[in-house]
Amino acid sequence: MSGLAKLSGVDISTVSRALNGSPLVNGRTKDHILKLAHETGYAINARARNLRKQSSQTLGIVIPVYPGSQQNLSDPFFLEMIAAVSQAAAKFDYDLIINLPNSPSEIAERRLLLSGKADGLIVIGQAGRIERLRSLGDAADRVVVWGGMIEAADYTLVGSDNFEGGRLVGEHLKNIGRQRVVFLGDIDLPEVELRYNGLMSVWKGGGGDPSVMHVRSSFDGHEAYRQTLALCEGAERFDAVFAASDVLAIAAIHALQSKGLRVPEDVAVVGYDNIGQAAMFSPGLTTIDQNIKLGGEILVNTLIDKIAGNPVRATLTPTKLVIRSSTVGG
Amino acid sequence: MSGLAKLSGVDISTVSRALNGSPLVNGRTKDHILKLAHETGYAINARARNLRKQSSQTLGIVIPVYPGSQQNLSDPFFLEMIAAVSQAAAKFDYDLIINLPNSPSEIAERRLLLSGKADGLIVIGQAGRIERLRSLGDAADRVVVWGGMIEAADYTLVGSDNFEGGRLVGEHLKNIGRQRVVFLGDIDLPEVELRYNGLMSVWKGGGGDPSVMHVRSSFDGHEAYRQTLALCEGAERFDAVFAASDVLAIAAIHALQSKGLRVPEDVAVVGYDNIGQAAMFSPGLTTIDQNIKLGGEILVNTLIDKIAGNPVRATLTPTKLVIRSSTVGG
DNA sequence: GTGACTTTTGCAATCGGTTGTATTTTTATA
DNA sequence: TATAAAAATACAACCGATTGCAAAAGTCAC
Repeated sequence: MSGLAKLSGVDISTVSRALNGSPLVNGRTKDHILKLAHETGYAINARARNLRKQSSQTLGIVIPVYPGSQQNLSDPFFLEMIAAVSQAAAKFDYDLIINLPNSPSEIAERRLLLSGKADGLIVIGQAGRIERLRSLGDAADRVVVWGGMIEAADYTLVGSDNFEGGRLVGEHLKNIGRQRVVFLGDIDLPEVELRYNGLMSVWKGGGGDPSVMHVRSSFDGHEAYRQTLALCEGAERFDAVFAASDVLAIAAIHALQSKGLRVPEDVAVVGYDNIGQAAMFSPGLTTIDQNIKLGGEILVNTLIDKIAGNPVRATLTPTKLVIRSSTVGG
Repeated sequence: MSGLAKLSGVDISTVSRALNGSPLVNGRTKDHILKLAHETGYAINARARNLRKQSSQTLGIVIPVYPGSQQNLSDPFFLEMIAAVSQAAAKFDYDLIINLPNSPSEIAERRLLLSGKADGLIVIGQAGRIERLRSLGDAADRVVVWGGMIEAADYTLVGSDNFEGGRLVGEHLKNIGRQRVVFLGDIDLPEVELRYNGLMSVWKGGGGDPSVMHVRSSFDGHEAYRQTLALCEGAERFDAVFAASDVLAIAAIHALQSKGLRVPEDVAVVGYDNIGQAAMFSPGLTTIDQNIKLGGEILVNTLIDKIAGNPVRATLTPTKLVIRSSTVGG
């Protein structure tokens, strides 16, 4: 910038104002400076600007991927969420720092926020983080969490209506005449519990008999595969599986088919997320669409509002059932 | 930091040295300052430090995902690469800014590097970027590209041995007695062309007859699906498909099955990448493993070497065939 | 041409650390 | 105890922008 000042023969304060479109600078002067900036390929030094302006024009996103556990490492849901958030942030000229913690105990949240590397933070999922979010103190005002709406949360939540998603699946399975549903997922996670409750809201009272069975699985496809195999080998019968994510649903289908069961004739399978490949499988996967793209936009809008000091409330994204051949037709 | 200085009764320069473990400060003084820093929850202001040190301890990663085209938006390969790079960078205390360009023409590379928001840049894939990378001038010294080894590149490349990958697939298909292979992918992309050439190195000369057929498809699963359907409806016969990515392979399998063809009995299918779900499909997917985790580490190590001013050369990651039931067994 | 007012530009402080050099304090040696 | 050497600390410049305020230049009416 001092180089530009020398070239154009004005003070660097004038250069700064010109580059930032201040009305305080004369039109001809501004044009001249802009031309020089373009010719010399000048780029404003973000480090200096960030220090002075006390902001970094950067958001952070924390995603729960623990390499030790292999968990989720390739769940496309996360990539779609990252893409949605990144593109929404770009509209506000924010960059995105991505943090995939190396262990559940790492506290990158704190570091990113308090050091000023990020102006605000988006956290995907609540599992195991509630306490930690509370420990942020004032900085918690610059955090938005993607997750199911739970009462206990005293932080800002954005998410799809997980209960409604579960309910929609329950209704669909009932409509196609299924009798006994396996719910595959870990209901200790708030989001998953809500999906389960939504399912139950339709199915219980159907005679009082235990027509829903919970089979616990993390979001790891391999675990879901093993659990489904074990289920097939057990004595319990069932004609539908509702998995807590598409990745789990795909693993379940694989396991069912390897046991000679047909999908959907013998067992209907429903997933959750509507990842890009859900339509590409055989059979195409019936699933719940959380509208991740819109979710990412709301996350960013909400966070930027919070950073600006505006009060914001929890927000739900639309939730919609997408029916494909894993439940009807072959 | 000035707060800590006041609390501990020393100059801020001493506080700075204490926090950075300089040997210039007395042991007791250092312990005292560290204790105070811990108690008050002090975090070094990254903005000030970055400005002074002329570095941001941040790397950038540019991924070719264009929302308009829907292309690749959910290819798990990218997420696995992001995870690998992020975790490798964390070992050096670098954060990672992720950039998913909104359009092919956007030049985030330039902005991130020249503004100093990132100390170095990792670019995934060469397609359409070669010219742009050249336009970076000096800053090109802080860029590493993931891609196939091509002669024309005058930037630092890291990647798997795409030719060898193609060759391994070719050999495997020959070993299991296949006669006529469809190559599904866009050979205008350097990486894909190398895979194709590897395949051809085994198959041509097999009597001189055209035993390999190229069917063009971008990395978008929907396009691969359509192309495979069209292929089935055409007159050409084939008994194997080698797809340029796992996502394409999955789409192809879907298309083949919807046409009543069995995999692998009627058509063997091979993918590329070995994404996490490749083992979870029915049938499990035979594929080439590029060792993405190691690739991410090499990318980061190489880039940090370059930033430090060390000369570095192109590097190959190990390339390995993973055989599953989409080519042998049912 | 002068005074009042508006527009444009320059000066200098500031953001919060890091680091070279000078200064003070401590330790060791004679 | 005096003196030299070593260790610890303080001082002050610096990184490169932004911005409040003062000063200069320009405009207008009389």
